[in-house]
Amino acid sequence: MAKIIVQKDGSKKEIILTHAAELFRKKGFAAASVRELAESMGIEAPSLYNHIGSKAELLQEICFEVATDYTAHMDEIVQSDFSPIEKITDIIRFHVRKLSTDFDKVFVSEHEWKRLPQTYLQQFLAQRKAYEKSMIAIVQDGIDKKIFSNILPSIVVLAILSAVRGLELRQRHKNEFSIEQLEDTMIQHLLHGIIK
Amino acid sequence: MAKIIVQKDGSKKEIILTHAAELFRKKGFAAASVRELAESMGIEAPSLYNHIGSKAELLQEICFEVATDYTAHMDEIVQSDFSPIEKITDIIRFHVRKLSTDFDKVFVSEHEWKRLPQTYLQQFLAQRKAYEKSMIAIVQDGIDKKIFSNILPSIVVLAILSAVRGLELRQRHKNEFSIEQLEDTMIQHLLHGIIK
DNA sequence: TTTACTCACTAATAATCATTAGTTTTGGTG
DNA sequence: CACCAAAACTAATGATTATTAGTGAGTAAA
Repeated sequence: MAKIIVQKDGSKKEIILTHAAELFRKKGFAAASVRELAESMGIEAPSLYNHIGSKAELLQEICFEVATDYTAHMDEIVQSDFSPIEKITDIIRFHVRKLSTDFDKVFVSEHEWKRLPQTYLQQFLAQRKAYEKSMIAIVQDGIDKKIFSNILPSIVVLAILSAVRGLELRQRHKNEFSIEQLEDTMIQHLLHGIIK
Repeated sequence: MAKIIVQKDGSKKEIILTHAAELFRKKGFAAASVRELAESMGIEAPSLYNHIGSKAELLQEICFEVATDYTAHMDEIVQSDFSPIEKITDIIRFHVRKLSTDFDKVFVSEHEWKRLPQTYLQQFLAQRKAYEKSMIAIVQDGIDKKIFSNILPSIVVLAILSAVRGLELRQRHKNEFSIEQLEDTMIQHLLHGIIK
């Protein structure tokens, strides 16, 4: 009943979240057990409840930490006076870099958000939808300014976001290409296409 | 006593697979229970075992049915005398259409293959890798023939496949755009980019 | 030393899981 | 109608799950 509140420092919680993200990525949220998570940190499962409220809470914190990062970046971009091309370029670079630095958490946020409890799920989806909406507005602006071709903005945004997220598969061959190579190739492709 | 309803064109196993695909998509393989699957067909859980070997077997059959379809199509493309542009175009169209017609199965194959038992997992990954390899060869051919820009083929293939797969998210607004619109927009974008 | 607090432990609970065994019902065919 | 196989049922098993309760070891300040 009485749950121990984590101190303001939060470093211990952060360690748990890191371990949780890795486990959830490998096994999936549903198949990952609290016992296994505890074991990965050298303690027993019930001991973990001195630091966390529930298993679901961990997922929620991972998903919203990632979502908040993306949203914050998008806010910056929207308020900037970059051109549509620069804005899209910046978004792509941010995604590639974020995926490289916070791989487990981004992966979990991307794959397991469906398992969020009802109330948080709605909030998550709202945040996500707002993000896409902002990006669609950027593409539409580019079309209006005759910079971009006149194609369906919502589909274009979906394609760009999906393409960038797909890089997570490339994690396997992490050292094959540098982050800069990944960024540049994605930008080249998604902005200019592949036909000469 | 409830019974599984069999329609003319589909066998009993096929009906089970259809229901399983939908359930696995909605809840994820690990979180989906056999009881729930049985219930969706109006029977008790143990009764299902008159028709299936195990829960894992269902996942395996879904994943390999999809993988085999994609592989078969790739074989056709490779043996054709289409140009690289035509080949890539055809592949994109096939993906979009396959996703539209077999949404649940494609989704499950894409998201839950990690939960396949060891031996099948290796086979699945091998098939997938071979598919990507064929597609990379097509892009490389286009580069060699000076049709495509000189960019990293493996990243391009990853981007295209990810972008196309990402359309599954669009399922929500199924009726917003026609399949043709989806195909054409994706092809336009992924081949020619978005910059005028 | 006393006090208070953190955090680990063991033990237990109640639920749910996939699956097996054994039995009964059903629908079709002779 | 009688028979048989397909396919449904109930009941049970054993494993695993997240989580709670209650306890004690360690630590730091008073």
